[in-house]
Amino acid sequence: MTAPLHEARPAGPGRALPDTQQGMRRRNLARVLHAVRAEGPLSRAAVASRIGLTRAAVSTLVDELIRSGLLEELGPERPGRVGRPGFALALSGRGPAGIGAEVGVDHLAVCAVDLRGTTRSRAIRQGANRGRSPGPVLAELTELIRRVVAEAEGEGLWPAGLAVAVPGLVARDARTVVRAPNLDWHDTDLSDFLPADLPLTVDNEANFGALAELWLGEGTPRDFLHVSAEIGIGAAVVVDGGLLRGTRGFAGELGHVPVQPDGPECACGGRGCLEQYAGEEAVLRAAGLEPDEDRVGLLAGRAAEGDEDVRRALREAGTALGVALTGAVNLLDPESVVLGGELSGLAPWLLPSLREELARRTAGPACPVSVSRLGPQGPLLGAAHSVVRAVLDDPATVAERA
Amino acid sequence: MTAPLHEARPAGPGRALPDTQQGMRRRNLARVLHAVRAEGPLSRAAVASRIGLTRAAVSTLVDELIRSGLLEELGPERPGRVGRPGFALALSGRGPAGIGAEVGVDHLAVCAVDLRGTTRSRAIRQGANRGRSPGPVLAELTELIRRVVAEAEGEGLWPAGLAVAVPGLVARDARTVVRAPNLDWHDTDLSDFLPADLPLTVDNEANFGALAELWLGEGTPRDFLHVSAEIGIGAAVVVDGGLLRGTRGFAGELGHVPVQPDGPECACGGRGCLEQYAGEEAVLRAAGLEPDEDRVGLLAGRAAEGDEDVRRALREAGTALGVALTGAVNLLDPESVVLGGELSGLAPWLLPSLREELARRTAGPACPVSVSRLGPQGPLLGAAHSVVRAVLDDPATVAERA
DNA sequence: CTATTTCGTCATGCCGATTTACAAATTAGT
DNA sequence: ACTAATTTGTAAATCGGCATGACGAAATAG
Repeated sequence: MTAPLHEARPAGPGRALPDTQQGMRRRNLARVLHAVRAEGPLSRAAVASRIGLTRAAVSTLVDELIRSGLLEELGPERPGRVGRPGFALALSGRGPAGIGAEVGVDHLAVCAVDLRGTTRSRAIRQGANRGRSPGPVLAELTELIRRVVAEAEGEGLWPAGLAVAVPGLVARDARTVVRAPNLDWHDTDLSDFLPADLPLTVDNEANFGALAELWLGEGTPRDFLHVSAEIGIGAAVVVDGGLLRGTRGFAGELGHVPVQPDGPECACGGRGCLEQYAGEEAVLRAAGLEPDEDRVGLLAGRAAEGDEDVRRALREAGTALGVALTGAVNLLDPESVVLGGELSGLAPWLLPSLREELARRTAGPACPVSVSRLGPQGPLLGAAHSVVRAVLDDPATVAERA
Repeated sequence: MTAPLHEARPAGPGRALPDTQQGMRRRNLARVLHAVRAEGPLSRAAVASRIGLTRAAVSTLVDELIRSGLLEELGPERPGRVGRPGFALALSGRGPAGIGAEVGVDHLAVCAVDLRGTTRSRAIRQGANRGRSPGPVLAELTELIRRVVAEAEGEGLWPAGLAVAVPGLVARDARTVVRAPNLDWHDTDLSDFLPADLPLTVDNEANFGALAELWLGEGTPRDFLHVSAEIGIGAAVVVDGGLLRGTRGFAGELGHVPVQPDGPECACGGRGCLEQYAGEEAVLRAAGLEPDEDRVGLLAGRAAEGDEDVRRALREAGTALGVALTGAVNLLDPESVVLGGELSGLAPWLLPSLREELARRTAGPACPVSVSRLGPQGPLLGAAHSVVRAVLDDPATVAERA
């Protein structure tokens, strides 16, 4: 009763499932896996002390996980310590694999990640998808998926699920793309176009990018704001190690936060939205450039060359981002803000003015802003890893198939 | 694997506690209590079917809860249905009580709420606290608390905890008031001044107001934004039925969201913060009024009389609120926005322009904005109920004392 | 007045973790 | 080299908690 009484999730009516022994078993299986994942190869005894169960209990859990093909016994440890050495346990490199896919504006990408987090297979196809209808694009994607799955199966893995990152808003059913302006897709149920034999999850590219940052980034906190951008500006809000999705799944629409209430009109009906100042099109226009295919690359190249118009445009975009982020930071009190996705390539020219604006508007120490180490790979990795995490979070569901 | 893979809280490394049978028992005790709370008097069989356990299991759980004084058997049901009638179970009216307290700018209030949610005792003391140091103010509050506790004990209740609502920022330790501008308190650990025999929780008045709305409001969703205001403008973000607190506990600082990036300077260092347009002082100034004690009452009175200056000032404040809320709604995608606390008294004059601004800036249907039925009582009720909820969420912790 | 239905409880069994005990494998000390 | 100490993994017995199935009790339906 000393801790705050109410955290983000009450124990009460939220969890409607009955609490039975099977549930306990399932949760403990997950805890064993997470302990092994988080702290490298571990003996049964080490796992037991980590998660607070007895060695005997862990033994039976480990047996089950080994039978399911989720854990592997590496061999005897060679310790400097006294006592009988244990057998090192590690996540299996031949068990289930997470298949991640990305529909970008000018590329398609697929990869397979094993339980250990290692990328075991990948495929990329360049080519503009802007304005193409979902059918052909997803047929190509399916082709890539089949290739990656086949390669993964060749290495002894089996696909546990497919997660697809798209540059647009996705409904909470995790299937339907409600609006993807860059692709010109609307209300499209992707499950109609993708392999039906794999459990499917579709999500926003920014959300997957944030998850990648959370899971793969070094020292990433459990509460942060992940800002990403293609044409629009997407953000993902991570609260206590999980995504905040919003009622309709549209949370994180940073692009339409008002930055200048009397500014230019926006397609959303508002005025002076962030997108009008820091969106890709706006920045290109402000820099006096024509949109071409690789917009971000173009901007980064010119900025690196010292093009003052481009640099000024990016500075101003950074300032606008700073204003919008001030609002977001005030509202959410995150531990940090991370710039990810395509945006990370422009960070050197955006960051100074962004940080300055944020600091100016903050009493006390400003919220730290950093750049994702993952860069444009974040969404794809996040997608693949989300499948892997789902397995780790509830091994019982996949154990049956193995 | 059909549902979205990752919700706000992963099952994985988040919960560090071992999952043992005792934990299962505790959670099931809570589920019984919540079922009875949510659906009125219920027989053991009805509870069993609600929560998915067997009648036998529920029987033993109920026995334990009755022995602990948390549940009561009301007597035999008189049903129209065939079959032996059950014994109606209800939350005890003579068990633990939640003590809620509120430190307002010009009043102190305390109340006791039983498990059923009924307020069983209350005490209020009017008097300006602005600028008074914490010692004397909290001594007075302690006096009120003692009185309320004594009265509750006279009715067979015993205090399970104390929750105090303050108009300011509270650290995540739920004890320390970091900054309360209206009181001029800074970095004050309230546990130094309050009865040590009661488990203490301190939180922002807006947060408790939001919880009251969540628990006591009719049809309140599990995801909403609760806007409250005294001098500053506080908001509380409710996500999936729980508060979003932020890393430092400062989430919801709507007052310093930039509304006009080039607007007047603010004490926070920024420019054009919402507080400059919709804060109490700003509105009074815009209306051409002098600050006096009952500021909100003054504004409401003048507006009701038809004072055009006041009405205009409130309209403009509503517009500014609309701009700030557009940002918040874009970021969080809540199901609704609720105006609560002192702000609810001014709602008739704020709402039209607020709604208009929000709708103008939103593509598609705008986020609905409503006014809290609880009004200024929200924070106090929320505080008291938070203690009650803590008991309902984990009856095992208090059962020992009973 | 009997058949039927539902409630609450008891005896029994199952499942899962704990406890206790023990053999195996290592290091430390003589 | 040999023993003592320590640690690991597993097996057997125990315990806690829920499920199952059966039963008496108390109501309604006919």
